[in-house]
Amino acid sequence: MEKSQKIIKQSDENCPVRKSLALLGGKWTLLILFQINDRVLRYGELKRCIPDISEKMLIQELNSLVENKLVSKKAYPEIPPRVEYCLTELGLKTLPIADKLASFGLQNLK
Amino acid sequence: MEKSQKIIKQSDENCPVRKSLALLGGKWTLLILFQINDRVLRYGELKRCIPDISEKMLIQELNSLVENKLVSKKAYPEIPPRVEYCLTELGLKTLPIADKLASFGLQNLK
DNA sequence: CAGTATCCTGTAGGATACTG
DNA sequence: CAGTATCCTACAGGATACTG
Repeated sequence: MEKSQKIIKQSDENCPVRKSLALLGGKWTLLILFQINDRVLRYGELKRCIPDISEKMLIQELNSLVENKLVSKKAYPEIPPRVEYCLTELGLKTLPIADKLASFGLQNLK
Repeated sequence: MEKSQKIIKQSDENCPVRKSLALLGGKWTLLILFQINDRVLRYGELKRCIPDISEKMLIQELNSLVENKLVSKKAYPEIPPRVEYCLTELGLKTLPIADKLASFGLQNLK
């Protein structure tokens, strides 16, 4: 494996780690992406997957994820409403990060 | 590759992603770990590596990283003082996460 | 050099109630 | 069902000055 250090010279605003963290660093962001994973989930299902999140935070995160092209949203013009969320191509690329986070937690944290 | 989904049933407090995020989710945490990497760095060197961080945040993060056994600290009884930081075994295990973050940023973010 | 000590602020995040 | 709309607050994070 190549030395990570070679990737980056200075931790300025252009640092890829900081840019990724700016996009993904929220308390819930990676967890939501990880929960959606390769599935297509309705709002309510997602909420049930992450019981501790407030409605406000969930919808707020989803909106910004959609805005940032990590998640795509499909609303059906039905009553009662149905809205489905899934990861975009870009969103799928974040899964390896969440996976590393998960395996780190599993292996090292009680 | 195995389905990530199998790892976890629910996103409760025991969710490994959330536990990892609780430990590593700060604005600077993973960046500091990534900067130290496999090196042994003095406080001042580290500060120069991450120019934007405030002294308070840097020392605060370092202290909590030491407390959480991710970083080890060696202070030499000299004048002027010399203090060296490097990653512990556990800290080294977080590098793959930072690496994924870095490569995601490099490949996908402008 | 490697930190402390203060003071300050924005905003991430939450609780609750309401709606098309 | 899938959201809005309000109101609220703790604390992450920062600026600045000082010290052993």
